[in-house]
Amino acid sequence: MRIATFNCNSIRVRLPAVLAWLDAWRPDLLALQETKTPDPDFPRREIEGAGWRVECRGEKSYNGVAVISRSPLEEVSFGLGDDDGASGTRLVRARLGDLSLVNTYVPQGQDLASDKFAFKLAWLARLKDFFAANFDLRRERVLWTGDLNVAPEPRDVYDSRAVWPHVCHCREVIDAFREITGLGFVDVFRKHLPEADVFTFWDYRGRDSLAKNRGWRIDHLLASAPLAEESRDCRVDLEPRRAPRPSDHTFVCADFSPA
DNA sequence: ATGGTGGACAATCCA
Repeated sequence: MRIATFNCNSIRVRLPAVLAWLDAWRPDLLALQETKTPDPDFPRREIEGAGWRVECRGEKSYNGVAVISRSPLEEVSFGLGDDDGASGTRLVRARLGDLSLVNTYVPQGQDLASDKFAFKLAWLARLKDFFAANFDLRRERVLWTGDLNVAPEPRDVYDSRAVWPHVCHCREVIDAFREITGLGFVDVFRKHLPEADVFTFWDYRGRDSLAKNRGWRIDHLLASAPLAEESRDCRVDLEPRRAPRPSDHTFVCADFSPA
């Protein structure tokens, strides 16, 4: 079972890269964030024409999540369920066999002093309630993935001291993140890649941030214990960095199989 | 160094 996540920063711009990657890696599930596309404009026909299933919910310009799969998904739903659908373009939940997937685009937060940062912390608290209410992480196979906009440890940022405190790397957001992982999530990436300086995002705005490896690890694959026991590998796929129109995020890929 | 670049969309918002 191959599962990956990718903040595509516009599915319409990144469609060629996504199609090429799907053809090369043949995942069972691909979680996308920041599709930035209303559903009628999502390039569904192109993806389905290549043999994949698409579940998506987007809006104009901002946000948007999708799941691409080889087999049909069951029990697909959008949003946290506590806000009349306003969070529907930031969270998609689905089931494939006995695996539950939760793909989130966590609010970035903009600035520590902004209302958006308070919204981010509240959103993470609501997400904790969502997991607590919907899953038994000790028993079920659950994967929480997506652009979580949290770099939880110093080794998850190119220079922790230089950026601290940042909306993605500060005490409040790390505590909110740990509240959720404390429910019973294992960091699949760190299980397989303990070394520092392996990142999933390099800010477009930094001068040569890619060349200087001034990166962040904010795209995650977090598995409940029963699922984490089945993880065999996790890797970052640098392909989007080399695409004709480079992305600032990478694919993050994991492989699961029962013992 | 409060910039820088990219995406969506048409003057700025967001990351």
